[in-house]
Amino acid sequence: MPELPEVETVVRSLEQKLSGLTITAVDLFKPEVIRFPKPDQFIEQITGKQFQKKLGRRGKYLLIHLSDGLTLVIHLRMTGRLIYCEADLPVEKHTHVIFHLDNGKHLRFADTRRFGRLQLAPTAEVSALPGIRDLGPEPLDKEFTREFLKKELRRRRTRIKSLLLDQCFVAGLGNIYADEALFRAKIHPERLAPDLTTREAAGLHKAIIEVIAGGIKHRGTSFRDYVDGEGRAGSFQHHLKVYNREGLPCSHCGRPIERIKVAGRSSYYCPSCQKPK
DNA sequence: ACGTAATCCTGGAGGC
DNA sequence: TGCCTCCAGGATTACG
Repeated sequence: MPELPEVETVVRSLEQKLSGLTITAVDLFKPEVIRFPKPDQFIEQITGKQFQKKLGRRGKYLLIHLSDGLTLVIHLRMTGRLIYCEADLPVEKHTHVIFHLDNGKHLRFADTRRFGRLQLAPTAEVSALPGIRDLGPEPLDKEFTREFLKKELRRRRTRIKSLLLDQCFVAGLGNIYADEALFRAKIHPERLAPDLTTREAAGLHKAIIEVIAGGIKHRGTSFRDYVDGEGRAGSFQHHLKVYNREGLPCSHCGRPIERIKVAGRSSYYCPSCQKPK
């Protein structure tokens, strides 16, 4: 599932490939994946546009900056893939959009579960878009401080796992990195946010930064569908301590990892290292 | 204002 | 082997 490290890896893998290329045509097989504007308008507006030198990212949103002050905003959700490839590569199942490029290659959007969305917006208005407007700080930015985290924990009466998944709290964490951060901080997912001690908050702050940085360093977690912009898998799945490891021994104490539901989401944790308190 | 639950969608897993 | 049911999961919406 593309979370911050996966989206960042896609950005980095596509940036140098797309820079300076122009979109010559668009095949739109599934119009419903376009969030805005209407499909025919989308095609009309994006055709002929040139990719800028830099791509961007905000939380889990991929920002593809184009000429004439336009930005293509993409959210991959669960199974979305954005692949730069040769035009003669067989079109994989669930390919919903193909951008034809002026070097003869393709940029393809494929998404098995069709949750992902593409949206075209003026670059200047991207930060005000619904979904982006209310995002919390980037976990690797300096504004995501220990003090900020502690203050938010006190303000929000909810379970810590739910809070970590709330993009308005901090942007980019999903189920995998949230569970991994909680394990590294030795905090049970059902603990109430305001109940965390200052020491625990500091540990969680450090753990969030470490797992996100680790995910980026290993080019993302290829648990099932995820690959980068060139179709390559990441390797952070080899460094996961709890996620998808139900019944397997904890790397720290050897006790079996357990799975519970928190706010409707699977949560993997070590019952020994992460006490409910 | 806040929090939780249903919703979308398909492939894979598990039951029998 | 095959059919059926269930489930994963991010963000939006709908509801309490």
